[in-house]
Amino acid sequence: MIITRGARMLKETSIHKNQIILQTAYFDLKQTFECGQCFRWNKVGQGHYIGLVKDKVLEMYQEGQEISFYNTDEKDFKDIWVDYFDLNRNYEELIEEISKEKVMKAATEYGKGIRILCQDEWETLISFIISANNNIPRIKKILESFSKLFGQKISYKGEEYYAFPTLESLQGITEKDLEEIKSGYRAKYIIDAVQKVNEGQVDLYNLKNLETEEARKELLKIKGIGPKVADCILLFSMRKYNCYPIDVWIRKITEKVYFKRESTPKEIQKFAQDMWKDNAGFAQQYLFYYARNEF
DNA sequence: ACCCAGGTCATCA
DNA sequence: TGATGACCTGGG
Repeated sequence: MIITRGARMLKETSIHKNQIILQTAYFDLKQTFECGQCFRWNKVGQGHYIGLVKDKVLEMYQEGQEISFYNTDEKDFKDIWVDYFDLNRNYEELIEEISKEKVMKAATEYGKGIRILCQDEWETLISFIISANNNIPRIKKILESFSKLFGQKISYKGEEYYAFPTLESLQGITEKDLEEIKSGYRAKYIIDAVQKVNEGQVDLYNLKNLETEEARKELLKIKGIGPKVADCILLFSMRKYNCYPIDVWIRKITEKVYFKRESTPKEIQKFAQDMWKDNAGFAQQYLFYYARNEF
């Protein structure tokens, strides 16, 4: 059965009673889940992950080029997972296109199994507000307790999981309500985001239809969202692949490799646009993963 | 005790 | 516009 258009990407997809198997190159669970774009996937074993997406618990297992989906069905695969995992994109072609020189060649070779997920806008917005000046274990911890506090409970294999809190469920919350998640000074940013999105000052779910610059300007209205966080939201939840989020790592490696001198975020952004055009976001992810693990 | 973590905000020139 | 500190919290 052919579920997706990317025939070269998805060599074969087979449906079983409670397992969907995907035969594919250019998809590595470890690389995809541990490259810093998402925070609610947890490793439970070698090549084995459990994650929360929307109101679902998805369990995945990879052995070589074979990836199995558990606790889901064909309908959700077509309606949700193809989109979420960007399965219709030909990553072989993409990598070929952006690997214009030695370093990007090395980076794409190193992280060729990375896929940029298409995550929920609201969850991504809050996640990256929390990510600012923070470390990954603590970001995950905060998001976990935030979900436990306000999210819907889901049971799976005798364990309890919590979906990410919906906007509606957060209406009217105060800084005090957030004390127990220990998000520190970011609590007031979360409150501001809840208010501005709920009141429609920021039309979050329409931003993907705007030009990148327009959408970024809207996101910057929310306290706690600066250029870097805005670009992460645009890239990881709205398919704005021309974004090149600039954090300390990307700044360092871009300067070292391409500038060979100090530079400014503005210069780096222009460079990335000229170099990789609408694929700048992919280039950023490969570089980031490469830089963090190899430098 | 001190430093750092995928930045952002407030303040001041 | 552009530069400079402060900043919750928890782990090393």
